[in-house]
Amino acid sequence: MSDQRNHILGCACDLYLEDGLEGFSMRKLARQVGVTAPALYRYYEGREEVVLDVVREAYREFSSFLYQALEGRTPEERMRRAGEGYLQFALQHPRWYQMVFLLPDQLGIESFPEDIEDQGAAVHQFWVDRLRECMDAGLLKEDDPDEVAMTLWAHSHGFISLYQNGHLGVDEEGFQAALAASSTRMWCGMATESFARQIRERCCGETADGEPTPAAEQQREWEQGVA
Amino acid sequence: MSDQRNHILGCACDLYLEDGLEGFSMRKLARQVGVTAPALYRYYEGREEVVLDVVREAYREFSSFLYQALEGRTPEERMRRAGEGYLQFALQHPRWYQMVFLLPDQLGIESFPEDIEDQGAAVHQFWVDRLRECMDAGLLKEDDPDEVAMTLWAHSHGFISLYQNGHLGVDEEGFQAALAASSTRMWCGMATESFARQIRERCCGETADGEPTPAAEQQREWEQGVA
DNA sequence: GTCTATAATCCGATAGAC
DNA sequence: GTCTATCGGATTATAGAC
Repeated sequence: MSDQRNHILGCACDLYLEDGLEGFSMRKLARQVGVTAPALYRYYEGREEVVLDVVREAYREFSSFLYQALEGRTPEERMRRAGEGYLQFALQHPRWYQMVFLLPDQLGIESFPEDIEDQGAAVHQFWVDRLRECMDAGLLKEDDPDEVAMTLWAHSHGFISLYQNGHLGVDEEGFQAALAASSTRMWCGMATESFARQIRERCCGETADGEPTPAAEQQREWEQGVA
Repeated sequence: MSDQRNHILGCACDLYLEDGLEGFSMRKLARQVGVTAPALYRYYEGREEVVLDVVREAYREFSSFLYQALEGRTPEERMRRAGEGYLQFALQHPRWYQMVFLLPDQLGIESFPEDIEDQGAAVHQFWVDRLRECMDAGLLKEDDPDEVAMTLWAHSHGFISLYQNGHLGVDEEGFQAALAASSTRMWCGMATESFARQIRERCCGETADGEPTPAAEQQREWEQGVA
């Protein structure tokens, strides 16, 4: 029955999320399912087919985190929620985040089945849509959405993967703060002048105790300089 | 003799650069050296010791690419050459680039020996030095060098690792162009106003055939808007 | 459908002959 | 110093009994 196959897939996801891809063996999977290894071959042709089903689950989860952003009512709101969804997916499911960045050869296969390739293309299209509509709405400077997407993606992915691999030497709170500060700088560079002003007013305002932050002071000097 | 140990290390580097870390076994290494596996244990206590020597070679190469930047005669020139060195190291030695980002547990060990930790710390210090002197020279806005280093690092590493994993869908030329454009945007956000103007003049000039680039036109409009 | 048993490969590492 | 032979373990996958 497909019921047992579903149970196996669930265990396979648990196993991957626990031990990663190197520790993912049919024997361990069988132990987790509660049967012996050969029994798995009734439902799956081999290890490769199981892994590909796990990849599909990773994409499904990834997409659900991103596409909830479409509930936002303005281009700005959709973009904000998309970025937030991306970050939350990476933080809440680090192993699945790593999985959607795997290439076929890292799974020991020649190429992905077409349906998985399609999921990747859809995510890319989603981001291009977000950027395109922000440009049309006058929030971002007119530019090639593909190139801007690359910049945003590299910045976010770099931050996240350095953090996840322990190279930043900060805790999650420090990481979120650093990423937010860095993202603001980056958005200001790509935003139209009017939207950049909004961003700065929003982010570089005053601290809780009423003192202007050093960054905000500096920003003000800079704005006075160019005005 | 240490001569044979050196020969083994050379073969070990070749093997790692060819097959990566998963394909790195003592048996394969022995085949490459031209002896049988047990002979290796005359020179190395085990696989772990060999791998750590390969890591040391990776850091040695990495450092040599970075530290040549110290030959530059101004803070700006040293920074430019450091960035160029980082990029060239990543492009010319992708596997060694990956290796200097490995964590102990990805090598199956508890922690790195002290001398390797020291090499990592030295590289970080090198970058903080570059940023500190650019701020002192009035090229970059005064800021926490550690945080700015994080931003630069994340952006570059993100670009490079996405490119190396084939996720950008561009060739090396397109990659270098996209990275340069993206870096310029980022530098403008962190530079002092006078230096940012220099950067823009340098990068958003005219194309070879005398036509202003669309980006340059846009830049000009933007500058007129804020002036 | 599931089991036991097993084939065929890989691995790191060691003992002991030469 | 290098070899042969081997131990003890992992893995994917299959054959055949129940």
